[in-house]
Amino acid sequence: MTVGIRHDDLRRRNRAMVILAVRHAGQASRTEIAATTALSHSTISAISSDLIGEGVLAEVKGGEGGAMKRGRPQVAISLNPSAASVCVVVLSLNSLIATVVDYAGCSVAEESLRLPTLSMPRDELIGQTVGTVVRLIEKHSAKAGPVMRIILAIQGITDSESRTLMWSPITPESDICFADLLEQATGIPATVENDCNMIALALRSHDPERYRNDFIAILLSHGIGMGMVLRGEVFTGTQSSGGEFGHMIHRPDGALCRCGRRGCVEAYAGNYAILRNAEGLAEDTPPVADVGDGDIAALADKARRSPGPEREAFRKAGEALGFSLGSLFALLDPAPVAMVGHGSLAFDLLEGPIREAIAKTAGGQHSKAISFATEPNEIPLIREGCAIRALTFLDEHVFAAGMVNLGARKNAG
Amino acid sequence: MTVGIRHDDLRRRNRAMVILAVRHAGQASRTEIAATTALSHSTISAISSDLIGEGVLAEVKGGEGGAMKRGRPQVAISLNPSAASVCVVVLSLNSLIATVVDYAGCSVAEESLRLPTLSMPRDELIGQTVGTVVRLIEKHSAKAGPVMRIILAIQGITDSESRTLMWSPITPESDICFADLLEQATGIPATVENDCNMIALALRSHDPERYRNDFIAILLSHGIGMGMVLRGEVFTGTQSSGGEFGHMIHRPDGALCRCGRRGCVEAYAGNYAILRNAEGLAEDTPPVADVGDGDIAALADKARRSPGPEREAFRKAGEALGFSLGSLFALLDPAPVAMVGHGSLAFDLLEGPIREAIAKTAGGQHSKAISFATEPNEIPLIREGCAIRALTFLDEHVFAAGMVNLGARKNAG
DNA sequence: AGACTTTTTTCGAGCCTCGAAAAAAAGAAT
DNA sequence: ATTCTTTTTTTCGAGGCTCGAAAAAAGTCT
Repeated sequence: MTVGIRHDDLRRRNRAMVILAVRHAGQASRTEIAATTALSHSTISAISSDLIGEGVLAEVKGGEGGAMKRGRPQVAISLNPSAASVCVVVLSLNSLIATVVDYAGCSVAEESLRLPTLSMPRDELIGQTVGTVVRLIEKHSAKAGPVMRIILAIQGITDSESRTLMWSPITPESDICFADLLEQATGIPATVENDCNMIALALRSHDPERYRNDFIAILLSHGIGMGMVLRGEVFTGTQSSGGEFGHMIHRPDGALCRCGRRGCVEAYAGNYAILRNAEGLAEDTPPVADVGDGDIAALADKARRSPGPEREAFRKAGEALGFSLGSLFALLDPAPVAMVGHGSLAFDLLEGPIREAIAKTAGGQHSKAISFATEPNEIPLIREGCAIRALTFLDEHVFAAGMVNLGARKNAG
Repeated sequence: MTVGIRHDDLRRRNRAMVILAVRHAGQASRTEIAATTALSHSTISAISSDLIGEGVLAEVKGGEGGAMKRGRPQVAISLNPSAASVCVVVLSLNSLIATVVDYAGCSVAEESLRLPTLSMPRDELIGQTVGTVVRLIEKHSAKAGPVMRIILAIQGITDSESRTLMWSPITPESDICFADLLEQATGIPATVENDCNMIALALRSHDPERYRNDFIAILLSHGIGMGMVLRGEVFTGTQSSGGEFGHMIHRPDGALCRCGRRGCVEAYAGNYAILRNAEGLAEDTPPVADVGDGDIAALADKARRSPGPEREAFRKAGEALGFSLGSLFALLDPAPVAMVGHGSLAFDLLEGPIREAIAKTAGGQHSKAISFATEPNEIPLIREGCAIRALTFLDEHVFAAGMVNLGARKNAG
């Protein structure tokens, strides 16, 4: 913050800008890059020819015969897919999916596994995860650029350094430093990220018009997760991954939550809570371990057909979400909201109660401005967000610095 | 974000770094500046002699005969007090205080006024405010550097551009664009800021050890305000000044709040709410307009002496604060908290219930890590925060750019 | 084929920061 | 008093970076 800018930082930052401009655009001519970065054509020319020389970027050969304008045609520049690759690991309830993604963002290899995460002993969970990654990387080391980064996304709380899984609902084990474990096994830098934060990244890259600098993504599932972008950055807490929207207090000393506390939003809006209410059980009935997506779909169908305890259960869930969103908005102001995950398929049942509750809050002043979108399938979003995170890291911290000699591996795409 | 760094930005930024380093340190030698900015001695030498030549900084002549070490003595550089000045206006309930502060941060002139803000018509409130500022600036135009910025702090909600007072509890009027009004009357750029945000800035400059990059300040008064620093920046909402902690929902459909809604934190912890509960009135009793500080002090005394409705009222206030802090911390993680304002004199009555409630929340996981401090007198903090805000703006946007020719006005301090 | 248009590269100028060396300004030693 | 030592500050040349203008390149249009 009080640190000055050195002369050599300049080039590094501008190189990063060029790479990021190309990544965002998919492909872009030098002129377009100059426009988006506000740098001069000469600078862009110098930087891009450096980056092409280093094998980070590549000129697109087969000019897409699109409507030819007059004048010298622009030559598009794209990311060189074989400049590097990253390994994305999504660990969720009973499932492990590992993917190798090339530098341009395309999946080139995948390995998936079903495994009983809730009942596995610690060593086996670790062993399976690390083993799958090692196998995948070995198998595909030839196909794409070298894997330069591993990123693991998981439901739960990670430390603020993105190295340790502090707590997760998918396993009774806690404080697993997956980053260290993966790095030791592979020699490749690794990080651990919260799944909802990755969802937020993916949403932004999907629809930058809607999800720009400030928005939130809420994962409706067995529990309630949240990823939040503030001021253009994924927000993480100072101690942990933060964003524990599901454990804001909806009703002090209220319904029993999976976390052992009372009155959390999740204790009204999580799958287990909806089920508990629909079955007319007391609020302090211990949460069941897991509720299938099918069960919730069935409840939602019942609720749509006729009034009754099912509809009331969804109403309570919406009310909890609405009041808590209202509190969040009072603190941080309105922003677009994405409802993600299987639970969002019942959003038609939730929206009314949500809007009703939010209108009763200070955050609801602008309630017309609050718009919701739904994204039922979270897994692809998580994977995509991870890829963006890891690749952007390479852009900014590896290739922008120009420390890597890519040698002969040029323009294999 | 995607914008590259131009060559001329470099100097501007590094100049800003030097100025800020001097402002933070009060006074510093070139060597010390080089150390804190991580720039080379040659660069610092060049920049600082420029800035001294421009009259922004000044060498301190009377070397303070402190323990003389061996070697060439360091020559301290400080801000030149007469480089510029700013006008700070604090508008609060029934009171208006305007101050001219020199570039080094010292008050050089002040004018204060009592006025019935709650009952004044719009034009008179505006007239008095603008008039006081104009008078003060005219009267003291000779004494210090020219007033280059006006900053007005007020309880309430401002727009995100810091130009308009959208709503305030101190007046029934709303949507007053003080920035335009002040600029038209004086020709000097003006901004409008939320009082609690300014408090946060002042706290950081007072105790940078404790209040560093992430903390919150809660103003306990007739209403409940909050200023929050996240990632080293004062956090403001995307639409408004944000940080409406007092209007997070503590109990859905609960006690009647001054804002007309139900169940807000303020409806339990604001002065009027404590009074209402202490008097055993129903929760939907309309809030009284204003409660004197003395009344609350008397209630607190009673509560300290013996159990009864007064103590219970403070307990409810603490409970509301605790649960809501817990929710806030669940979202944004623990951080030091400052309880500011007259209400913090009763913090001894609040702390127990606050900690009890917070321990029941997810944000309270680290509840031992949550530390509270109290600052009973908010007005000086507001003033100081404003001065810092306005002066820092000059540092970064006026003097760093070197656009101002200070001419003969050199080193008058 | 030549004119025109647009993109890209080249080239020199002007800044900026840096490291090393020199100069300056004291106290300490003789 | 004069000469070392030590530390701070300035000076100076080297190396980079970005920029604007001009030149070169690579097409379409007539």
